[in-house]
Formats: sequence, C-alpha cells, structure tokens
Amino acid sequence: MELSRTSYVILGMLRLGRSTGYEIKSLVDVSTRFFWAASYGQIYPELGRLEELGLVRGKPDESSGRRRRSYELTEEGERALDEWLTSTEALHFELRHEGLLKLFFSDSLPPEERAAQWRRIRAEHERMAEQLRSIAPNARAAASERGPGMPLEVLEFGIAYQDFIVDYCKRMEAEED
Amino acid sequence: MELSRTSYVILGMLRLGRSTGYEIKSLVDVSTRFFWAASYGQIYPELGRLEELGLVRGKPDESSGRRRRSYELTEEGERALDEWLTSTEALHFELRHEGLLKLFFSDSLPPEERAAQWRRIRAEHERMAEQLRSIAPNARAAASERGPGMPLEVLEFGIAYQDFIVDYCKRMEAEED
DNA sequence: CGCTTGATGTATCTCCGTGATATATTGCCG
DNA sequence: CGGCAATATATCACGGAGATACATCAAGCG
Repeated sequence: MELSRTSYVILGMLRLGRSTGYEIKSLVDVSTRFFWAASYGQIYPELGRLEELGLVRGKPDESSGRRRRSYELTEEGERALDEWLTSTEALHFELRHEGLLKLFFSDSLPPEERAAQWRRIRAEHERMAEQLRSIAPNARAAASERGPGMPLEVLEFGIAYQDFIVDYCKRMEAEED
Repeated sequence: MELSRTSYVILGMLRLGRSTGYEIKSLVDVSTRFFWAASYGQIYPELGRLEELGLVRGKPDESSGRRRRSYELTEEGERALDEWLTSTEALHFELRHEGLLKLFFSDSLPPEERAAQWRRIRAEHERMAEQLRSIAPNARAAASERGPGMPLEVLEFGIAYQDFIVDYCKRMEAEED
C-alpha cells in the first residue's frame, strides 16, 4: 500500500498544524504549490484513505457553524512521514513547460518568431520570480518568529531558479538574430 | 473545443514525420519527455479524438505484419499547430520536485539530514544532466545533417538547467553545517 | 530447422487527479 | 437587517498515468 507524494504533503501539512482539507489546500497554495501542487479532488478523498489506513484520525468538528471534518496525525502517521523524509528512494522529478515545447517544434518558424518565444517565456518566469519575492518577507518573518518554520531555504531556491531561467532567456533573445 | 498541450505534441510529432502512436511515443521519450511527457494512455485516445476533429487522417496500415493504424496531418491540423506555435496565450508551467518537497517538511530534522537531502537531490540532477549530454552528440549530428531538425537550443537549455541545479545543491551542501 | 525466450510493436483498462462547479455559511456595507 | 461578496467545505465529470495484455519478430539452441 504505497502512499502517493501528495499523501505526504497532507501528512506534512497536518504536522504543521493544519487540520481541515480547506486549511491544507490554502497553505499548499502559497507554499508547496510551486514544486508540488494539490487539488481538492486529491486532498479530500486522500484524507479519507489515510484515515482508513490509520495514519490520520478524523472527527466531525462543530466548533464553527459549518459542518466539517478535522484531522490530526496518529503515531503511525508521524512515523510514516518521518520514514519518507529520510528515505533514500529515487526522487520523483517532473517538468511541464509549454514554452520549451513550442520552441522544440519551432524549427519551421522564422528566427524572429523564436526570439519572440524566448521573450514570452522570460515574461512568465519574471512574473513567477516576482510572486516568490512577494512571499519572501512573510516567510522571513515567520521564520524568525517561530524558528525555521516555513523553510526559507526552499523559497530562496525557487527565486534563484526563476532568476536563472530569466537570465538564460535574455541571453537567447540576444543571440536569436 | 480546446486542445490539450499533449494534442499539440502529437500534431508536432506527426509533422516531424512520425506516423503511429508507437513512433510518437518513442520520439517523445527521447526528446520532449524532459519538459513534456506523454503516455500511451494519452496518445492513442487523443489520436482518435484528433481524427474526429479532422486535424489528422488515419488509415489501417498493413505494410508491416502487425495490425496498426498510421496517421498524418490534415491541412486543418497544420493550421492548428501553427496557430498554437505563434499564439501569445499564457504558457503552462508546472514543476513536481519531490526533493524540494522533502526539504520543505524537513525543519523538524537535524541539519545533517538536510545536507544529506541536498546531496540526494544533486545526485538525481547529475544523472539527468548526464543523460542529456549523452543525447547531445546525436542531436548535433541530426542538426547538421538536415538543418535545425531536432532543436538543439532546447537541449542545450536542458543541460544548463540541470547544471544550475547541481551547482546550487553544492553550495547548499557546503552551507548546511 | 522447430522451440523457447526475450525484445519490439500496438493498444487498452483501471484508477487517480484536475479543474469546474455546487452548496452552505459568514462578514460587510449601507 | 437585507443583500452580496468572500469564505469554507466538498463532490463530480472527464482526461491522463502507469500497468498490463496481447501479438509479432528475432535470436539462440539442441
């Protein structure tokens, strides 16, 4: 009964103190989303499966006016999470990059079209770099407040990563004529 | 009736002279796979849909002993492909990186564990860089033989991309103690 | 040569995930 | 305090990933 990577996202978010599907999704959307996205359609059914497996414990929660279900990690869930964190299995890596895909098929097109494509790619990554930088102050505050907390390291990697692509695009734009 | 990105992969591969689902998948697996993977479970049904839409024309092909179906682009398929290649819609981008995910949740872990994680990530990307470099001679030969052909530009981006991550990991390993 | 075995080629099937949507509750503004 | 936007919770329809099935071909072996 292998767990999916997204299952571990859920376990991890529970450890970080989130307790409902909604809260998990909200945090994912401003953090892991950039290197591991997750949708409601995964999170809710997966919380159910994890409960059946005994990795999380859920109970109906009436503390708010809304009907909802709150979860927490079980001992076994904690253990499963730690095992995954320290395991040395091959790491899943996957990239979906429409811009590169278009370039791949752009041989038939004139060079100015290819330069334009590099420019469009750059624009997207500039946008993402921007977005990450806007998260940074928040993350830094959280980090100094309650210890490492929301791993800055990963955020900083993200920024360097986007910047690298932006620079590469600039070089290609210059070259492409 | 929006086409998926993978539909365009198929159209593009047909333009490059591939004609069966198997041939398309084979080329994908040594080229676009690194920034846009595709599975049989996508390719075969999608060829069917594209035929219904009139973007490809398929016929039973008895030239080999095997029962199979060959496809080619229609005029309309050519047009759809070109339109996509030059359109300025926002580009889809998505990353799935298990190593970063683990780091994100590794706050609770001792620093030497985090350094180990950066090392594991580096190992994966070194492997991928290697793999791309092994494709390069082939691609260069193809390029000089029949013009641009198999876009070198994209391959070279891939190598630089992997190298960037490898270098970044090295820096983090050094820092992590 | 006939047989076995593994590689290649072609395709489908099951189950999971994505993105959209449904529905309920709360907060806010006049 | 009525109406509407924002928030919160969840499900559904459809497409896609990975595994598997099945057929053909090639290669070695007695």
